[in-house]
Amino acid sequence: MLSMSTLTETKSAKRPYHHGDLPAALLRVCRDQLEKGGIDAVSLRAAARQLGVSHAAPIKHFPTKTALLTAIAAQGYREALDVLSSALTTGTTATARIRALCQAFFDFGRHHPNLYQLMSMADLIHLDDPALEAPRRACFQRMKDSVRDLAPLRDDEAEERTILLWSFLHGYVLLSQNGVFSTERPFADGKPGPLTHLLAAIGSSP
Amino acid sequence: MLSMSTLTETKSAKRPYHHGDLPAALLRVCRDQLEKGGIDAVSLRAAARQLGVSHAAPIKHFPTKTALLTAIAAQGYREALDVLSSALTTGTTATARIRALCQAFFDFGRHHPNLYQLMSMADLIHLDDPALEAPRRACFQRMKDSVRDLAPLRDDEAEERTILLWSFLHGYVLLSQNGVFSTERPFADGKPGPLTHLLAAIGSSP
DNA sequence: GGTCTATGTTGACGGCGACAACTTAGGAAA
DNA sequence: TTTCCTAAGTTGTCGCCGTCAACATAGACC
Repeated sequence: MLSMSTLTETKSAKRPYHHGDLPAALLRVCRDQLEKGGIDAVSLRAAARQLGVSHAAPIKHFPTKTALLTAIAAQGYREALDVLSSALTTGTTATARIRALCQAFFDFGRHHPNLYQLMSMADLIHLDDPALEAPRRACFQRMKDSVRDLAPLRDDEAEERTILLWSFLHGYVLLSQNGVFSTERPFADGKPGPLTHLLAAIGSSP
Repeated sequence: MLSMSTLTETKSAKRPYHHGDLPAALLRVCRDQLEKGGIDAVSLRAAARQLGVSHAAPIKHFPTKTALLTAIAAQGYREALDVLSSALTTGTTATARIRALCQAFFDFGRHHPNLYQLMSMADLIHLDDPALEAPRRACFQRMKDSVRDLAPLRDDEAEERTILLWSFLHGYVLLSQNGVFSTERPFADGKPGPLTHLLAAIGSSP
């Protein structure tokens, strides 16, 4: 109590001035708005209200709403990279590993549908922001490594097959979010399904 | 001149009351806003202004903005169906036909990026609107027919491979819109590329 | 101790979607 | 032909929103 709220750390050690890491708090609250209510539930004013801060305070840290959304999307890509990376440590065979990666990708999209949509929405975020591009490229690289792990390929061949895989996963996640079809664990090892056919093509000898 | 504007037909014979097919005019103008400036360039008030109509007039025909966007998306699906259908009439072999279909799909997305995005945006439109679902299902059916044309398959097998193809195309269109990669005619017949691998898998014997 | 600047506040502007109350005019019913 | 109903359009308002400018404050740094 006693309003000595300077003691209530918000998980980050950086507490520069008055409020105590308002940028991080904004990211947290607005991501919550996004995940709970979709993209148009994100409101800078509402977030400021919820944090007990004036309506114009957010502008001091994010020059525009797009900048904040971009930061949230970048966060999403970083988390996706973590998820993909740890999925690769589980399997014993190359096939098992790439299946685990695909399943992890799918699960990420399933658990964060609105975040996932934001991450691929060119109009609402700055897709060329380095903070966003770097982890996205890294995700692609993880996927490419998995593909090369599956079959020995020239670099351009691997690139092409990775594009094939990435495109399929991206489309599959979005379409299943839209209720066109859906399964809990569509890519589980040994399970027949679209991915089985796809991996047969991707893993075939060049 | 002479403000006898009742004579200027707006391509539809139906001209019910005062303005002359305001619903069709709204669809036209708002689709223009969408294609030219992205989703958040769509404004009912701006459209009303442009049509010389009061700001609340649109509500009489579309109860909400979402309803108008849904109507535009439905229009998009109908056009996509036309495009896919006529692509299927060109080729002589099953492979050539499905390649033409894929290229047509890609071109549609390339020429109408913002419309394409809207068509798959669950938050902004009513995805379960029958006017939208029907042509979308029909598109899926065209694709499924092409798949069965390629190889004799049980229905569930064909369904699964069509999902694979549709997912890939959807993801490929969106990712290339976001500049992750891009080619003019990535699926041209005989051209190597992601689709070649995919079709090998889709066309393989069950 | 004095100043500088990042952080936060207040107030305002214009734009938006939605709603309610009112007006107009076309078409149907008498 | 006249009456009336109702679809179509208008005016005005409400409460949001993002953004900006002008002002206040309080760490940080010399």
